[in-house]
Amino acid sequence: MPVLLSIAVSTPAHSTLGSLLSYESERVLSPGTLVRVPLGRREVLGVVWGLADEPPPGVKPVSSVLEGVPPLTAAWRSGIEFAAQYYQRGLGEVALAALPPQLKDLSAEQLARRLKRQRTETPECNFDATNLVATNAEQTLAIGQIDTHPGPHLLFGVTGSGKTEVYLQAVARMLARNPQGQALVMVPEINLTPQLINRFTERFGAEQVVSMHSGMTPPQRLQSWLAAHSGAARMVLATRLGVFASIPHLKLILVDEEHDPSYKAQDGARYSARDLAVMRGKIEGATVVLGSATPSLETWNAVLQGRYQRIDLPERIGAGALPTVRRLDMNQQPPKSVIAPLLLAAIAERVARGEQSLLLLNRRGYAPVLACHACDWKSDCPHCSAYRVFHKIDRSLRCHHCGHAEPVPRACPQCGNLDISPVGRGTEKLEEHVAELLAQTKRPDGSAVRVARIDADSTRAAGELERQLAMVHGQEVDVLVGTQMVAKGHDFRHITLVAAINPDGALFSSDFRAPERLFSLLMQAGGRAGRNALMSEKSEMWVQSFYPQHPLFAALKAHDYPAFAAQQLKERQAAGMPPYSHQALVRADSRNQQAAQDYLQAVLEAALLVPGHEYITIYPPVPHPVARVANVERAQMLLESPSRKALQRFLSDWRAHLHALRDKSILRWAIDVDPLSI
DNA sequence: AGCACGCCGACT
DNA sequence: GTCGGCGTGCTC
Repeated sequence: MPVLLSIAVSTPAHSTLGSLLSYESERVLSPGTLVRVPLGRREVLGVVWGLADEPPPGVKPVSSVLEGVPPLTAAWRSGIEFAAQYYQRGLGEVALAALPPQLKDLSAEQLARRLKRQRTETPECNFDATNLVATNAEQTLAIGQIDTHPGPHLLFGVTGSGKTEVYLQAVARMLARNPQGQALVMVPEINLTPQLINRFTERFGAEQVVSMHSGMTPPQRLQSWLAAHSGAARMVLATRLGVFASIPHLKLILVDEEHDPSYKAQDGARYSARDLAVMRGKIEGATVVLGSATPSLETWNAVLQGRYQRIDLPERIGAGALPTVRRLDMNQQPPKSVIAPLLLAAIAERVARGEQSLLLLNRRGYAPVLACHACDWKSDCPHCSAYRVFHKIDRSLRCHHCGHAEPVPRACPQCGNLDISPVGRGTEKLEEHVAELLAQTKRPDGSAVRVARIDADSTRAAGELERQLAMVHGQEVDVLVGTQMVAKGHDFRHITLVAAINPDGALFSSDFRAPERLFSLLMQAGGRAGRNALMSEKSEMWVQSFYPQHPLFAALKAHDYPAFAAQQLKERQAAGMPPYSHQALVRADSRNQQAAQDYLQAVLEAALLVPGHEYITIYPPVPHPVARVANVERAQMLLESPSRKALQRFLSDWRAHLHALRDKSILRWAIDVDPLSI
């Protein structure tokens, strides 16, 4: 007798269709079984979720069962259910997005062939447990804490304090206790953390570790997924998309650099992989460790409230003291100095000694805008409400939002005046400027100074980042100019000076998280300096600022993250901002700004019909900070509530109104729960 | 979102 | 006379 199954399929978010559809099957299939089912005129992948009771009219049979792939576990399904509910997305969408894309388009025969090639038995974990790297007292304590306490833990330690060794030994302990156990190791961006991956493969053997990230080819992703799903892989190293990889024997989850904004997805389901990792640990009974030198304020607050256990790693290992922080008062400098004379002298001194310096400027290109002196023309992007950035290297005007690029005009396109010039400066100009200023400076061998730049533009070509990093490591470069991307992950042994050229923007930004990001960036960048113990006592971090007395810089000088966090949390509490309130953002895209705002206004009014709306503050619709990108107008509306639960309940009831009120003038809408940038 | 059906302009 | 433009409508 045929049974009726409830099956999760990826139905579009804007359709009236639910995510769980009913299909007939000749035999009962256990929940978690992967199947292929007809949907409209095509056949799609589905996950059996359970039994259905009422047969809808015109119910169709399951087309096929993916043989040889064990069902997904109940814990995995709970995690998916939680994520779909919390981030206000379809269950099927979230479930299917967590599966490797290739699973969707392989035929049964192709899959059988892949499975045959796949290793299913667990290879011996061949690391030598008796020959572990020696740890200091704090590390030993940390490893013991992780091993015996369920967590979640915050592993709080500066760059160079030996977090990685704690991770490695925590995994080793877990495996010693549970030979079938598996660990999920999350990193913000896989290409920025090659050292971590190397450490894991060196310690445990490459055959024990699989990675999951968007840079992999579809066959590689399927292979990694199958290795994790079958239990053969002991460790899964993944970016945020790996947070819901199927890992049936998951016992330990490590989230490195947990404060990193990359963990928050910015399109599709806007989930936080870090937050989901914590929830997943709870569901699966796995220990969660969040690691950071500058935790997110959400995590820090959880520690203060006793929800997370704090583990300190206060000492730098194999590296000396943290760099001395020097604040340079830009009010005291000659007018229009880009680099203060004192800082320039310090850089020149380093060049002469054969040491390296790193200059940070968070702006790509030569100048952020080109302007005409005769009329009011500026290099606007025709498709976006933003300026196009002047790139001198190929004499182009490029929009950093939509990618639109054009050669620089000879004369002002508006009045024909020839006198158009760059305003402000980016990394290209800083690189040029530094090279000019240091033209007379010689390296110890008498050769000329070498200045290089690392940013998204200089590393666009494949292998270019690695090539440039190798040049820095090989000391072929004396002064390195770059954006925040150089501050992340790379371990520069010979850098003894790091300077933030113009960090003031973040102090008074309308984005309340800007100071948090700046502090983290500067701490991380400072950690780049003096990792070589022999040079550490003379390593310095310079900060150029018109507000040198700002508490953020004072905390930075003292290397005192807790003081910075305390001050920030006080401000957040006074202003009723996260983590003291919970936010969601509704975004709407349209060809017309007014239509987008009208739609949001209509859903705002509909909110009054939703029970529990009195616990929610809804702010009026406003244009997105960059209102137009690629000719699409964007508007948004902020919701706030002191209660996460109330906000959750409200959003899931309100969602139906968002569907119903949408018309064809609205290209798309989305709810962003716990948005990172507003 | 796909992927159909459906009804009007330039091609062999 | 057809190939194909993308408007609208449905998917257990």
